[in-house]
Amino acid sequence: MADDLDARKRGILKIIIDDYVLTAEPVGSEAVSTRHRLGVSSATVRNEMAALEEMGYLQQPHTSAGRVPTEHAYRVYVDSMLEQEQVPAAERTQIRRTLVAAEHERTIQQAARTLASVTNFAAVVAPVIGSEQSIRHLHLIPLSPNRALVVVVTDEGVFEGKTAEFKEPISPEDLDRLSQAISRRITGKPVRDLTEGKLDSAIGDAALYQRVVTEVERLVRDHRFDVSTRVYTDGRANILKQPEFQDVRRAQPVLSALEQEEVVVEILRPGAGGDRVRIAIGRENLREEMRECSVITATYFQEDRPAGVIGIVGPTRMRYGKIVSLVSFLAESLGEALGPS
Amino acid sequence: MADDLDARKRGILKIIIDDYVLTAEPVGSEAVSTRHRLGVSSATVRNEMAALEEMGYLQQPHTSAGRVPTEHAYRVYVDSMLEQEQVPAAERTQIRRTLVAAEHERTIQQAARTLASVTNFAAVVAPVIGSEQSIRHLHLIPLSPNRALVVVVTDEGVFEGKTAEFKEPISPEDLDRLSQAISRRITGKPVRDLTEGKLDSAIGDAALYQRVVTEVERLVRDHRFDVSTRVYTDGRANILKQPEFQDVRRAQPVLSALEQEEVVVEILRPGAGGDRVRIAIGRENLREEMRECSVITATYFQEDRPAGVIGIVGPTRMRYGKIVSLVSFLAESLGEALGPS
DNA sequence: CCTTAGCACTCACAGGGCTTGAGTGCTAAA
DNA sequence: TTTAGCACTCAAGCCCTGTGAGTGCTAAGG
Repeated sequence: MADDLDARKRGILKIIIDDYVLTAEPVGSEAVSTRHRLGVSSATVRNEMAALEEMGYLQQPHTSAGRVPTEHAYRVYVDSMLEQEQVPAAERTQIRRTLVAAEHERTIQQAARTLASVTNFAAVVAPVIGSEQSIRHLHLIPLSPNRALVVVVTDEGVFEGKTAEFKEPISPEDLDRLSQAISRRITGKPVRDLTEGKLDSAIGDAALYQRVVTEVERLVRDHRFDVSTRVYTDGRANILKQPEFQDVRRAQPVLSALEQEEVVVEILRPGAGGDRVRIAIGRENLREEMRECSVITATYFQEDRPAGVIGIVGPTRMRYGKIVSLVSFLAESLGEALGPS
Repeated sequence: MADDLDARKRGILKIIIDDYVLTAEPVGSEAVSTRHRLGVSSATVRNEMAALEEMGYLQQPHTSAGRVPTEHAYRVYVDSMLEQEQVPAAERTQIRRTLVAAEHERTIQQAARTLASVTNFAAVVAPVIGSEQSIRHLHLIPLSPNRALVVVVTDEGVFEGKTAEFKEPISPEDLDRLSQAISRRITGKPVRDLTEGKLDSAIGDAALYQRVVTEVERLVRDHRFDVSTRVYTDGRANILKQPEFQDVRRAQPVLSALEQEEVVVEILRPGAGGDRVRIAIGRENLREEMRECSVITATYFQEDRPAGVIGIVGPTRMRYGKIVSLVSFLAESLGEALGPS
């Protein structure tokens, strides 16, 4: 398994992957040697392929079939053979056109839709990775004597409405004053800082309304949670177009998994390590159901701050070069479309 | 096609449907006559079945196979042979347990999840059918000098946040005053009444802010639209478990359709006629993609007012009796779980 | 020592022919 | 009107075979 791939082996491996990714058919030595001017005969290729199999880069579905890349092969491919493709200008403008200025949420959804349609995979967008954002306003809007709607506005324009129930009725006027008191104190604080204690002291002099502190804190905490898990998906049904998922029993678990928000979040969050574009191949995705899928995600930015992650889920057999560039481009475009918050 | 079904034909048709629904296999005359004490021989049944086919209630996948009910047969079955099943007590309590008091949206989602899991079909919930609700508050929350968040609270507790962009900056104070002015005027009005004209006069004396009227009106209109289209879905992948959708090419269009909110809304809205439970079989669903599906929905109530629709989408071949009772029960439970608004 | 031609071998897959069996339609008798 | 009987149909399963892509190995050639 050591990565002692000489140039020729690498070349052959790349050819096999490129071919397989296009055709979804096992590729044989003959095809490699003739269809690509390699200067060596199929017999030689055969030997090399046997070696590559030995090393864990290829596998045979059955004797007398061609060979198919392993996850390991895709990993190497992605790490060291990826040639960044450019998204053609025509496609670029077309994509941008779908992301015309609209309301925040709609724009995000549209980005998912577009990404799904250009890649023919399932697309996913998860706004806001962490809870770095800071609070701008907090409003309490009276619903009924003892219920209020909590609206939190953060500097990334993301907000959440929650219903708060109070044990005792509060008059709209009191609520309004409370609302302003809290708002004044917490404005500018990062969401993550808002523990109950902080909140307590934030509205210390509004002790009159002490009884709602806990409620509000709980809501803000829930909000924080919400923010990090709300995801938008589109084109899940696309995976049924992929040859590897023609068998319903193979597709069903994947589709089920993609329907659960928790799962999607888990898939999108791996590492969260610095890279702008991340690629998780097959079993690298911790979720068992995703073992036959690859996930490619890119972080998108709003005013130079990471504002979320956009990506796709498809079969491990995919045109990594092209897809990476598309996902990248969509992250970029989405960031632009969202504009300053 | 006239509904001149004598008792025996009805009996036979019912047996066939019940059988087919369970096995998903065409049912033959022999099976009908023996497995159910009918007192007539298979030959007689055969004649009747031929007649039923003639009348459009049955069809043969091919000669020498049993027969399969047509949509028309299901319609008759549902209209006049449905025996209301009771959801067993054990299941009832189990279902109720999943709907413990939680935040509004979460409860709805949970209801969809539960319904999907008990029926093994795709479940759908669409809060609020019409736009009967009236407005309680409208708030404009400043985001930046020329952007504001519009929050509308209706008497059903449903609200929507939208970002409004203004051509010229407005100070937070002005916005606040505008907000209150508008709010005062439109409170109590039904959402549907809020045309631009009405809004115009509503803030007539706030002509100073005339320039935002159009914006706000657009937003309220959008809001109205939004309210009627936000839907929650779960268990879409379940349809892949159904034998009729083992062929991916059959399943793909359905799953794609269910992924588009507009389509789901369209499917849920047929008639909207008085019935609490509605059943749309096959082509009765206007959407071409749904021609092989049935949709069963029930209205759920909050404080005696219709608060939304919950239902399932499955193959036309389904245990209507059981499913109807489950959907019904979930509508009921959801109403209870949501409690007074 | 690497490369390559040659060759025997393997095995999925497609097609043809056969059998099986469930189910039908028709007819003639009860 | 019902029913037994019978010939007929046709999908589905099975076995067989041929085909062809692809392999591994060996031995000769650079």
